[in-house]
Amino acid sequence: MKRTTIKDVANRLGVNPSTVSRALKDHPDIGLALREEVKRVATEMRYTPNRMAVQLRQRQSHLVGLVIPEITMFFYPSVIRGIEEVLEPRGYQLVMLPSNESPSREAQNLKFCGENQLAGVLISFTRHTLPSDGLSLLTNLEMPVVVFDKSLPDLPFDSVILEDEEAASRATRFLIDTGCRRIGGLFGSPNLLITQKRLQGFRNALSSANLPFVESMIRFAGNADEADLCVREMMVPEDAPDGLFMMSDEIVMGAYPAILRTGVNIPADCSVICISDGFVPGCYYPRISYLHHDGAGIGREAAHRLISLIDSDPSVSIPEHRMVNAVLIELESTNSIEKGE
Amino acid sequence: MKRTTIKDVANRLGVNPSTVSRALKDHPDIGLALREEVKRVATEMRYTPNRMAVQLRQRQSHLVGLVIPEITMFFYPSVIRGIEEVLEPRGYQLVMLPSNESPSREAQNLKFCGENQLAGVLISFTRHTLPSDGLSLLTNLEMPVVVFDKSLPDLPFDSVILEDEEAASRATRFLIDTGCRRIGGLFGSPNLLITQKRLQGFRNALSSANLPFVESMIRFAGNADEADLCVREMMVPEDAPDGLFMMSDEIVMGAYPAILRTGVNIPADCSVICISDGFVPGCYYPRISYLHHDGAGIGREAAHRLISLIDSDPSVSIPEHRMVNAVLIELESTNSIEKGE
DNA sequence: ATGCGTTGCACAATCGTTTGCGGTTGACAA
DNA sequence: TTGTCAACCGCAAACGATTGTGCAACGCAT
Repeated sequence: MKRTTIKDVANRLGVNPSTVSRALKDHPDIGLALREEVKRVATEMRYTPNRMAVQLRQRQSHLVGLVIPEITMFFYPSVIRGIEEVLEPRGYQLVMLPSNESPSREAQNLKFCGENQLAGVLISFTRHTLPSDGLSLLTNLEMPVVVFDKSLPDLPFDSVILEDEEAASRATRFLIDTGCRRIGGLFGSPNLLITQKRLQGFRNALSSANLPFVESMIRFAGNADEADLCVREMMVPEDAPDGLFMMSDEIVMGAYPAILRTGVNIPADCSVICISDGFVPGCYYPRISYLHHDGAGIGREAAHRLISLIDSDPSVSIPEHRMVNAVLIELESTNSIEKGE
Repeated sequence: MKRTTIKDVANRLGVNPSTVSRALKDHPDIGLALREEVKRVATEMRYTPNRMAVQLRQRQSHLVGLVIPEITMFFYPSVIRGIEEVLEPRGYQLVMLPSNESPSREAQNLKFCGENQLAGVLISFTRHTLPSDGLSLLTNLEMPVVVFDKSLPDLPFDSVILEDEEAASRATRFLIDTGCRRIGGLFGSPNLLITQKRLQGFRNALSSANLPFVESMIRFAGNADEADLCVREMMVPEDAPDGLFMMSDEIVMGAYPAILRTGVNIPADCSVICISDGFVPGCYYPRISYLHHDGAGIGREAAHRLISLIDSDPSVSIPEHRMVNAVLIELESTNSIEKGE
């Protein structure tokens, strides 16, 4: 029950394998009549080229590595959809390489990509990866790579990220504009660059509005459970915020029910806003306005960029840093204009 | 900047490539001294075998295809984690092959697996795949395959699924036991086998308790938005249910906020329960008791089975159908014992 | 010294394609 | 008739590894 190879087809037709190979790719050297005949027989014999052989010969695998810190239900599924959308029609396949938030595993994954000459790599770093380590990893890689979302500072590689600072700033300003004056912030892992940038945006918005930045009004939560805790700490009778910025879906899913549980009324007592991929905010009542963090869009962008890197001369390309902008989606119900008037 | 091949190493040592190959895998034919020397030089020269060449030679790719209907935020991320957990240590890599709920794309994906002789395939079918089509697809595949979660009836292939009927039945019984008498059900796509089985379990529980099955008390929703609609239809003043079974996380995220929006009080007016992977139920307030649909567990099981299929003689294995059982996780707050007493 | 069995390595074929080059036809112009 | 040039196709060498077989050298018993 062996697969039919190009030789089988050649033998059947009494021609040379090379002829079959050329005929199938419409090489002009092969006569038109024979070309058609070859194709006919090939499909009849259900011939399909052996990918491993092809890859060995052309030194290219048409596989793209996706190195992500962890395969969570947030963000990455959308990213993958976006990536697939552009990769699939071009014949590339995606290989999952989750790092489980471990830098060593991440290094392993990258090594895998290098050793197996994948066509390229899409990477989002773990929260524990040191900038210097990330730099050297990618430098040693010597293959097309684009970093997305969880990037590191000053990386001389192509990247696609959200305009984090701006998004956070806009979100915070939105709270301010709807009358909030004591604004709290719930952030993710503090070592993440995106956390730092979103925090910066948050602070900027406050200071632009001449509101004080109060250290005790912000909290960092590594996951939903921690967000729950943070909320319980924040929502103390006297000092509770009248507006809350949450930097991600995961934070929301931990914090939102916690807010409700403390008896705080949304939006009467406290307005909320978040940065989100878009699904989660609609799954709460009242619904949550958000700055759209378009996962699929980022995935598409990153994949596009990677493809063009693969197709181009690696030596001449200079790194491009793309910022995807976030648009405000107002769901109205978690914010009340009247507050504070 | 070429990679160092086995020949380079061989030349450097003045030996034959075959010797290097054997030395590196501790073949007894090679003298101990030389063996060590080869290894030393190999690592020194940063030699790493070319995977494509190896694969071509051994006719095995160490790649496993993951064919899923769609990469959603529900369930599949956990499944992938489970799969990775067992695949990665064994040197297999996962290739993503989302079908986007399209049977033709699914067929393409499966064809891809066949043509590129992946080591094996893990598949969950789209909601539109006809049982006969699925059967013929897998039959033509001629390679190790295990079906998980979204299976089809009477498939002569290995499968790992949740004990859907039993889980739904237990969930419903739980509602009954806590005093509910007018129990509604929110289900997913009706063409899915798992939907049918969960519906069956739901009905069984009702009839065991001598409660009538009312057609108008159940609804099918393809996604969260539809679930939202269904709830609005169901929660009419007079005929509203006093207990609601929801068959999945996605349904919950659409339905739960909808219930709240209708003003219905949980659990005072209506108890709820669902089948879930575990994260979502904790992200609502009040929290939702659920039957645990262990995605990671199913992923691990499926991967294990696939590995053993790959390692075993394909002709002698007889299909095994594994049922993962669901355990009840009581979160207490969405159900009140006192109701109806 | 002869025969035999190990040990330790080299040779060459092989996996299935692709591709540079060379060679055979035939037409057609000189 | 000879030379030229296309048009077509075959030959064989790659790509980088693995593996069955062959064979020299050596030890040891006879």
